[in-house]
Amino acid sequence: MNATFSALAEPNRLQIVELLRHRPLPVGGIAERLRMRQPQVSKHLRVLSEAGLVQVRPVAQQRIYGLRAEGLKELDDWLKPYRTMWSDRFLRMDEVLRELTSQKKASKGKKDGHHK
Amino acid sequence: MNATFSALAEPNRLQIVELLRHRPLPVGGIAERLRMRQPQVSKHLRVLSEAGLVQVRPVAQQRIYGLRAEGLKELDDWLKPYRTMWSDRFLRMDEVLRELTSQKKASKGKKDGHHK
DNA sequence: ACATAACATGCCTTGACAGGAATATTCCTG
DNA sequence: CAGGAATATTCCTGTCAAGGCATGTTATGT
Repeated sequence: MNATFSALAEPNRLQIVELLRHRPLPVGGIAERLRMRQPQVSKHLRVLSEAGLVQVRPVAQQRIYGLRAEGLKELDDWLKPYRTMWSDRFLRMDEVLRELTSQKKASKGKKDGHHK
Repeated sequence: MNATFSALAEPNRLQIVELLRHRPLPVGGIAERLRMRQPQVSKHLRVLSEAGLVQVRPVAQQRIYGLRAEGLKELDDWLKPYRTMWSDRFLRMDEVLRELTSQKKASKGKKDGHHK
């Protein structure tokens, strides 16, 4: 999961992913449209590939890179637990505030005395 | 958007987010549970905050950090366009294969001649 | 087999960033 | 106001990763 975020953290890599969203492309095609040099593109694709975000398919001497559904689905799955945050009520921050009053089993046993 | 990925790319930062998913916590609480030193936690929280992933709420001399729905929703929105990939058919990689045959306006006009 | 196209790799240099330790800041309490 | 708790900030150092450039690799066509 961490590899996924690391991979997408690089601006150029993120661009590549967004570019491949439309259609798969050969390395040269990517370099051309993103104004990058071929070697760097290859390197980035390597990282994206190891993160499971893209997949290759050799055609003659070119390699067609395309997005890999599985990889992006993982990201989507990771987000699931959080999704309730904006669909659900909210983060009940207050509930915790009182737990804080005691913080570290009551400093000196003064103020209010609560249990648990 | 890039800031979001960069922020989550750091292992400890990702852990912090996952920890705050359960409940908001003060800096010390985070440091304690993740076995990290307070200064580093503060730094990470700073990054997460600038990425809009967490929000603070001062309580006495402690700062309660909690997730920020807006931030995570952005990530969710970013994913939307890709979501069709695994729910929809697939990435029609083949469709492109033939576009490749011509690649660069037909090298020498040989092989098969297709339109569009 | 040779020339060439399309990529992948390796090496080097430079810049960004995370951890460590010390210090500054803020806020509460007596 | 002094003392201390909870955080934030600063400075320093080591590491890792990205770009540039040259070169290796594989596949194609003649």
